[in-house]
Amino acid sequence: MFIGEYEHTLDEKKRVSLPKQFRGALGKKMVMTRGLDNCLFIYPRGAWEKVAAKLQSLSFAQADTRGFNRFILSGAAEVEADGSGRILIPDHQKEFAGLKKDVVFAGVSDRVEVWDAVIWKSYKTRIEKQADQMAEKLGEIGVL
Amino acid sequence: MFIGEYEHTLDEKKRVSLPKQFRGALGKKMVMTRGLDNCLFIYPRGAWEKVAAKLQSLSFAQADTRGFNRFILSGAAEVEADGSGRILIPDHQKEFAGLKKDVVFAGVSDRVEVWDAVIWKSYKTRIEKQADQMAEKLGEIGVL
DNA sequence: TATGACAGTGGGAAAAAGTGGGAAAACGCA
DNA sequence: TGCGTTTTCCCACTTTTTCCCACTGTCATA
Repeated sequence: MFIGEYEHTLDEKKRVSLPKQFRGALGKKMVMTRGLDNCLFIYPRGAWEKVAAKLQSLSFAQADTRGFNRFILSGAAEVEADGSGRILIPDHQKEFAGLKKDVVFAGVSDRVEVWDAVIWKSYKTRIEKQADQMAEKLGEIGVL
Repeated sequence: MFIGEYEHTLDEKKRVSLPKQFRGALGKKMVMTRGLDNCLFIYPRGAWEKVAAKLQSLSFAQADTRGFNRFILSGAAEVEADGSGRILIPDHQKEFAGLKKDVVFAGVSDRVEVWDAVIWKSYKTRIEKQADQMAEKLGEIGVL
């Protein structure tokens, strides 16, 4: 279970440190893929394999499935932490997520999300404004 | 399982390097054929045999099936990597996929797709615009 | 407050990958 | 057979990647 928010810097070699708190659960090899809302998802190996198995069961005969598979699979990359606990962000993912220098790692249950710090801040303020509406919804479904 | 996106250049001798991350899984000999959506598919030998078997099991009676078989099988070629991990792209495939100088290799589950870089970019932006549909699909297969 | 440990970051050097080009071999055609 | 073209193999240069080390700031402890 990943929780918490950490900020790190992406250097000119496209390296970024993983938050120390996530390293153990992520393991040495992990899979990073395109997420929604302009962020990246990092899955530990085991969790990714479950996703991959589901994708493989989809047929490639239909155009929308092909597009979907391409979006998820070609947008993914297996990454490995180096000796200092850093990973390399591939160019296409860096571009997709609009990553500049400062990067935010956010733990979201079974995955870690990677955001550009600026985008993250604006997203967060937008979400916080909707918090009261959220609260109502949560009440409706019995969470609060 | 092939994942990720890599860009390489096609030289005037029609040679192009395979991404090093794919070399192991592709092996030395592989099969390259016309794919769908204006790209080429590369299968490792073993995986190709499965695809070919599936095609053969389709009915001969229907004209559209016959056409599909011809499309896939007649466009296929066995290719072999040279000493530096490069393959040769036959003329008819180069023309079919509209390959110019910059070429994109995309890992999509059991195959590697080969795209012209320009076509790939426009295809990708088109797919990305359907992000909300993507989200629904992700929900369906239990990723989110 | 001083000290040690460690996470995070930056940078240098070695290694490897990617690319271009030349020479030899093979091929096609007259 | 002889000539010109294409293909194949090999080498070399350039760029990128990888590995390692060092510096800095923070935190905990003495």
